[in-house]
Amino acid sequence: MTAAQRPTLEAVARQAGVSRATVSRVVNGSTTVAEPIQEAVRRAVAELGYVPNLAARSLVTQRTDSIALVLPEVATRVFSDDQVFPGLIRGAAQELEAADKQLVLMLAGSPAGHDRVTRYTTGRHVDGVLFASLHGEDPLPGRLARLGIPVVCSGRPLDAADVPYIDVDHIGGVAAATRYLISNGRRRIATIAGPQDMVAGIERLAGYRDTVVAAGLPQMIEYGDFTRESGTTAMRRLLAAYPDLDAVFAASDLMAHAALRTLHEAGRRVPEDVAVIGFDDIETAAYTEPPLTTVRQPIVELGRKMTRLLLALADGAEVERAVVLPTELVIRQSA
Amino acid sequence: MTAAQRPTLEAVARQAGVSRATVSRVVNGSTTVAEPIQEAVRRAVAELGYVPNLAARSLVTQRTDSIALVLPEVATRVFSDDQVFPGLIRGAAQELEAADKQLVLMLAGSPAGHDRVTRYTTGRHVDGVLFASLHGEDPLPGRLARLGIPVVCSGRPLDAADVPYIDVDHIGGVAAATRYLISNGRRRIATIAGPQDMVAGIERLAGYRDTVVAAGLPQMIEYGDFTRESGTTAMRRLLAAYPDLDAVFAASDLMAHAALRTLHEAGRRVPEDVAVIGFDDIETAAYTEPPLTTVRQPIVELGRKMTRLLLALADGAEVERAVVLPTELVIRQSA
DNA sequence: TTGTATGCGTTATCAA
DNA sequence: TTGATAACGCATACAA
Repeated sequence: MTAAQRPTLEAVARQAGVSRATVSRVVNGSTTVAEPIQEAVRRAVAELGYVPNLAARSLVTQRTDSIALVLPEVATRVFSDDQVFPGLIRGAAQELEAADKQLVLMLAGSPAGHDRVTRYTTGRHVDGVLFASLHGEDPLPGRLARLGIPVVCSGRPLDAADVPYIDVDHIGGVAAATRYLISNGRRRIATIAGPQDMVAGIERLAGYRDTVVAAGLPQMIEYGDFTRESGTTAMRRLLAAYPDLDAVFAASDLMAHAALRTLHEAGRRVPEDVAVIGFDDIETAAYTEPPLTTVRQPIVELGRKMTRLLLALADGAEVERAVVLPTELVIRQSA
Repeated sequence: MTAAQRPTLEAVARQAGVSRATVSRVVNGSTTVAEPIQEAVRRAVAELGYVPNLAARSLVTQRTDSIALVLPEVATRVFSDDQVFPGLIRGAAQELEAADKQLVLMLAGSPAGHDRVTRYTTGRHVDGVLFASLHGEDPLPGRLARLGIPVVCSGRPLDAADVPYIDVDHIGGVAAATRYLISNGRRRIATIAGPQDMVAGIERLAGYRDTVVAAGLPQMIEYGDFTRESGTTAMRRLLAAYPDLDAVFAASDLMAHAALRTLHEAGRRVPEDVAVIGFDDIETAAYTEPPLTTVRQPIVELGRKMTRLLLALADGAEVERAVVLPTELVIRQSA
């Protein structure tokens, strides 16, 4: 069962009795072709089941009509049940569908994966690259940008590369959440911080710190990596170190969810004994026990905006170098 | 800021003082090149920062080293907080990374999207296509297969196309769950079924039906579409129609989660008054209140297996036409 | 308005 | 072992 020989422009041209150039024009919607000829070409295309070979096309047009979304995380992490990556993908997919372009998903958790991404993107197999969730000072975005490849990051690149980025207002959102806790009379507010090699982790911690310090309250910090397991561990440590804490801000909803459960197991009532606030507003947040008060970040909108920016960049337009999207405190019952 | 002219084989050849053919050989790891020449070529490649143009390569090799994963769902549905698609993507990504191939993600919820997928895949821009979560009798997999394009589906294609597929043992898993409920003394067992235009929905309902009928118990059925909202609605209807039900099998964990909450709001205790079992075993299942008893399906493994099958197919190997992966009842506290 | 001719950057065939 | 040279399938400048 070998693949039937795919018809080429040449074949269609013969069948329609015209030149390849004319067929090409019709296929690409040129208006300078006489109607009867267009008709004949279209019939030939249909009869032969002709479909343009995209590799050949992109070889001459220098465009591929596809863009890469690079997630520098091992596959296992990316799709645990964190809604952040899926949300980003969803936003990007929506925008790209509208632009009739393809999404190439690249996971780059390992050094080998990192190499693959480098080869693929510099190999001009995509018209642009979206980066999400960068760890540490990844040099790749800057490198690609210098090669003239359109690049947009989610979150300010930590290596200060001159790459356009979009982020959400972590600090403002966390500060609002913390102030809300304070205004409700909480005085011993702990935090489960995120990883400190990511902007999101760093800034959410800063938002907490700034606010408790300004209020003259103590800092009580444990670190996690945004996952539920890390949230459980951190909450236990917090409870051991500060038995009298009366509120917890967790830097992700997943960690907040774990904290809820851990507090429950420790016999603390939420929100009576301990108030809990998360960050993200994933769908599950409305279904936790009790429903989670959290800082909503417009993650799908972030994905869409990144993509629009990238497409504009690929079109040669001038774009903003930094866009910050607002966050919003969503009050439910855990605080 | 225009893109620096990318160096081509030609440029490298000039720099190294050899022919294009030789450079090509070195780049592709041919062993028939003298060591000193290899060395010279490699140096030139490094100096110029040469990276092969993938479009040109795939034009001649007829391979693209990328495969498509087609999700015939609107973007909004695919990444709600269902862990099924992410799990599939994760499994596929793992296998493809090992094979050094790229994953092109294609959402095809709209007719226009469906067209895009058709054009893209028949345009030979991918070496093979993975289909997931097919609705109704989608003709695309069969069509591609007839065009000689390697195709693998998750779930038996409803149009009976002769396409290799992998599925999990829905019926066996649901039957085990239902029997478990019966063995625990439940006699009025309802179900929140999935959409009946999908194999997963159809077979999970069959598993329930067969078992309750065999046990001489009544059928109590409401339909959802695997989402939480639909689960809430269905559970309310069930409660209204059968106030004395003592167990619910929901065809997805998301619907089960919604059922848990709806039952709680209705004043029913789980599992004392009503036992609840879900299907999927998403991560959240362990964190519901009470933790959810559910039928685990090896979703990541499914993604991996599909991909391996596809790669084998693309290699021209003979492969199994149907593979069924086992499911497993995970007992927690909701039943 | 249509056709001819050329080039896009590789790999593969065939001589040398 | 290496080098010419011919595809690969398409878009486009230019000529007609």
